[in-house]
Amino acid sequence: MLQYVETFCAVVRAGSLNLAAEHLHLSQPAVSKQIRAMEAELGVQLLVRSTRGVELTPVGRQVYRLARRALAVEAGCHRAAESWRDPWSGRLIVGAGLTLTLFTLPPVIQAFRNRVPDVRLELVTGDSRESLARLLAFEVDVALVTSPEPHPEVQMVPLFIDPLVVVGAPGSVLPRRIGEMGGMALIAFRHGSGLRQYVDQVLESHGARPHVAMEFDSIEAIKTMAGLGLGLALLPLSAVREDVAAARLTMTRLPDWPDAGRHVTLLRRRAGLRSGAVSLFTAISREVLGQ
Amino acid sequence: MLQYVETFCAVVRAGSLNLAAEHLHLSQPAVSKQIRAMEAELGVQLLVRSTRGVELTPVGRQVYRLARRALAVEAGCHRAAESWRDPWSGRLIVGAGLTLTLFTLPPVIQAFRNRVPDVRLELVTGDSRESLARLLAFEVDVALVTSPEPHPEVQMVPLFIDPLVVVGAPGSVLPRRIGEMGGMALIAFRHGSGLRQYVDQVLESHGARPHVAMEFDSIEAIKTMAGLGLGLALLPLSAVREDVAAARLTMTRLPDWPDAGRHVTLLRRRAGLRSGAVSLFTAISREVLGQ
DNA sequence: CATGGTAATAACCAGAGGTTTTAACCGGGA
DNA sequence: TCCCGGTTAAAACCTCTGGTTATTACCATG
Repeated sequence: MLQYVETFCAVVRAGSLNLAAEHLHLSQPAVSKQIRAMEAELGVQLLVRSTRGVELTPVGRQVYRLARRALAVEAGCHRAAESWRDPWSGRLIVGAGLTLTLFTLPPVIQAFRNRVPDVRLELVTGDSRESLARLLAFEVDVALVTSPEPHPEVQMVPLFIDPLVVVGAPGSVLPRRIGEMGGMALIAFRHGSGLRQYVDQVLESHGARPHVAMEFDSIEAIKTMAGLGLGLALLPLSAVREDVAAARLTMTRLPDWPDAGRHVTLLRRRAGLRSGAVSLFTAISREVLGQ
Repeated sequence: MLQYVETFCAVVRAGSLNLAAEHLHLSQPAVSKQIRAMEAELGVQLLVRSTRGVELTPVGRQVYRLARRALAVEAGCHRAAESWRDPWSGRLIVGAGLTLTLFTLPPVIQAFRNRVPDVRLELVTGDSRESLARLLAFEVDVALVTSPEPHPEVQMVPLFIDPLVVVGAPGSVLPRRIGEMGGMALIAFRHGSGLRQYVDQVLESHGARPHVAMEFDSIEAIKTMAGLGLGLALLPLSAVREDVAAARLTMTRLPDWPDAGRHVTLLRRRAGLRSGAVSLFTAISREVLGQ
């Protein structure tokens, strides 16, 4: 029963039968019975009950992951049907990285909300890899990513290239070539982010080995520090355009690295698994973000 | 309701409510009511009824794909629980290509059935790409593939390298280098198969452009034709070992192409989504197929 | 135009899954 | 030590979902 699965997931999230019952607008014994019925059906114990709530058993953890998937598929099914009945209403869940969410998505969202006001738009942040996984698991309907890996079930729609630029405090000296960045203080993303990997790789291939003075997770932090003259930063143009216009930062592009940039791409499932609102979102994205 | 989903899938497969009801051991009105309830819940028409059964509407087709996924996840959940309760019983579904199924899997299956006789083993054939998709969709628990693409949710276990050899009829002249194959008649797989792509690519990179005299889908057909002297064939060693030993074919390996071979790899989901019997199967595979 | 197939409707019934009430359990503090 | 606040479990009961059978309506076809 799918209902069991839903209840089970709610219990795991809540950490107690009582709390889950409240969230589900059910009584506590109802939840208790459902969980026991599910355990009986599967023949394994899913939760260890204690006086301070419940905890997952190892099997329970496995089942929980599967259960979440099943629920995601079911929710995706509802969204698809809703969107088919009327593409101009329903829900649409968009996945995107933090940078794209902050600097690329807003105009798209605005245009979408103007043109399709009855579609509830939801956002889920996560890097490219996570977004792809969510797309395949029906947790999101469409994803905006950079550096996408092709996947047979996913269709890629290239939107535009967001060039990487070097920014610093107003009046500071900016490099004219990649080589000149050697030894300069760099304010970078924390190791592991997609953008950081890309930057590292390109700098290395040009022999430049700048000193990474600071690492942050947040673009805002990087921009603030760069604006204070504490170092240079390599950021997507979209993230610094306003600051440069307002003279809070200066920027330059590196002529010997002309193709520096993030290929912003929209991902959606292949036709048979796509909901109607996705087409609208795709069209509006292409329109707003140019080609 | 998950039950609706199951009924719906049965109806789609059967093509009629009556037949589906029979398969499900239900009465026809029960099935009818469930479908109508499902349509009401989703707010869309899933099937067009006619006097000769039912057909999917376009939305229905979408929902059907999603429904199949949900069912696969649910079945995977049952298998996982079954296997956890006792890894030495339950079900295990293996995906593999046709060639691997015929020439590599049999000893593994035999060993597995000897050592773990209470686990019901099921096979699903399909190429590497399909097997990977099935693994992720919980339609299979473990897959044997060649030329795997890495995927974050999948763990790869390399098993062995199945070398590619050139075979011909007994007594026929075999090439000693790749270059010598130019102009020779080749009996190959039909265009599109993974092995054919690999062979084409390597031959091309060596400038050899053999004449593809015949194309088949079946290894048996290729071997038969090669045994009749109608041309040479590039096949995995495992597929021709017995025929060479029985002198139905002769073979040679090409010294200027020493790494020719298919990297046979076992794929399984990451730990959290893996069932217990998979570990047993992995261990036995490594043992039987060597390292 | 009857016939054999289809799906839909009506009336009815069993049981899954909900409720409330009550009990049992356990850890922490007075 | 003994209660108190929190937990889950059990019992008794009720509601309504989802099943049944019997019947009807429809449509292609011989």
